[in-house]
Amino acid sequence: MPRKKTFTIEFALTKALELFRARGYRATSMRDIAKHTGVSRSSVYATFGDKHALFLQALRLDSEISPSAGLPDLTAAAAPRQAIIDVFESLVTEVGAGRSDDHNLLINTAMELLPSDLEVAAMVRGALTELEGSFRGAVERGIASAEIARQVDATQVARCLLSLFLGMQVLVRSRPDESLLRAVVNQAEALLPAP
Amino acid sequence: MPRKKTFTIEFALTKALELFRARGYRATSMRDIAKHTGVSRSSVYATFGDKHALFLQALRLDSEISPSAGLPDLTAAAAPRQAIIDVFESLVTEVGAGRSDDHNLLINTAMELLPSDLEVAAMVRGALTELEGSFRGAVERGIASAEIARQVDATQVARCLLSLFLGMQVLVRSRPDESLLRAVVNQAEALLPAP
DNA sequence: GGTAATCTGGAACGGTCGGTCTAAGGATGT
DNA sequence: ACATCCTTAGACCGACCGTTCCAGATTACC
Repeated sequence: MPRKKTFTIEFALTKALELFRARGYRATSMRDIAKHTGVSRSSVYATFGDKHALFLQALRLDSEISPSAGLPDLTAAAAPRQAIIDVFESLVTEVGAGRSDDHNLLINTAMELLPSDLEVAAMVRGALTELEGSFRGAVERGIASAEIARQVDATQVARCLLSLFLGMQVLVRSRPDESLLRAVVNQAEALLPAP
Repeated sequence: MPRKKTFTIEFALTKALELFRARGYRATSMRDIAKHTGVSRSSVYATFGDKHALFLQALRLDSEISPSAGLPDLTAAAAPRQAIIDVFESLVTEVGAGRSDDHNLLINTAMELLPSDLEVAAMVRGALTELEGSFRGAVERGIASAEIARQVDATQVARCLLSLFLGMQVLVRSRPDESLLRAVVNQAEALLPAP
C-alpha cells in the first residue's frame, strides 16, 4: 500500500559525507545538505533525525569506507612496508593533483571537537586507535617477513607514523608544498629500516 | 582635553586571543569577546574593526609571543638537541597536567581555514615556515656543536619534526594518552642521533 | 477508486550571529 | 563650567541557523 522510498539512504548519506568532508560540521548547514543530496529538507530530517545524528552516521560511513577508498589497505597488503609508504605517498600525489575538496573528515572532526560532544569524541578516538593498530600490524608483518629490521619497536614506530600522518594532513591543508611533504615521506621511510 | 583609553589594547587583544585559542574563529562570537575582555561590544568594534581584523591581530600577537611562551626558544638555546626534544616533551607534560584550553591557534586555524581567506592562509603558511626554519636552525647548530650526527639531513629532519609536531597537537586534542605521546617523542629523538 | 505511505516546497519559530547606531554618562583638560 | 573624547548599555537590523509543521502532490498496493 505505501509508497516506497524514492531515494537511497546510502546515496544521501554519501552526499552528506562529501559535504561534511569539504566543509566540516559547523560550516555545513542542513539546507546545504538538502540541496546537495537532492532530498528535501523535510525528508532529511525524517530520514536521519538531527543534524548531529546525521553527522554521526556520516562519520560512521566514513570510517567504514575510508580504509578502502582513502588509503591502500594496510591490513592485507602483500608488501606491508611499501603499503605504509604508499599511504604517505598518496598524500603527496593528492596534493600534486590539486585535490582540495574531500579532506580527511576524521582530522577535521578531531580539531573541531567540542569538549561536550562525547559521542563524536569517542568515534574519533576509536578511529585513530584503529589507524594506529593498522600501522602497527603492518609494521609487525613487515618484521615477520624480514622487510623491516627486527630491532624496530613496532608500537613506537606505529605511533610515530600516526603522528606523522596527522601532521601531513595539516600540512596538506595549509602548506601544500610537494617538496616539503616529500621530505616527510622520505624521513618516514627511515623509521622502517631494512634488516 | 580628551579622556584617555581606560583599557589597554594589548590586554584586550590578549584576552581575545585566549578565546580564539580555546574555541577557534567561527565558534567565538564578538559577544563572547566583549564579555571576556570586559570591554563593551561597541568599543571592541571601535578599537579593532571587524571580527576578521581582530582575528588577524590576534593571530599576529600569537605568532609574536608563542615562541617565547608556548615553546622553549629554539633559536638561542645552548643545547639545541635537547631544546628540540623539550618542545615535544612540553606537549606531553601539558597533557599530563590536563591543560585543555589554550590550544594551538596556528593549527586550529590551519584546519579551520576557508579557501577564500587568503590573508589568514598567508599568515598560517608564514608561521609554519618559520617554525620549520626554527627546527632546521636548531638541527644545524646541533650538528655544528657535534650534538647530532653529521650525516643527518637538517632540512629533511626539520620537516619531519614539523609534521610530527603538528600531528601531536591533533593527538593532544583527540587522544590525550600520555604513553602514546611519549612514544612519539621517543621516536622523534631517534631522528636526532648522536655522532 | 480508495487508501496508506512517502515525497516536496515553503511557511514559520526562536535563536544566534556580525554589525551599526544612538543616547547617556565619565574622565580629562582648560 | 565647559568642551572633548572615551566608554557603555542596549536597541536594532538583516542574515543565517536548526527545527517543526503542514498542505499538496506522487506513488504504490488493494
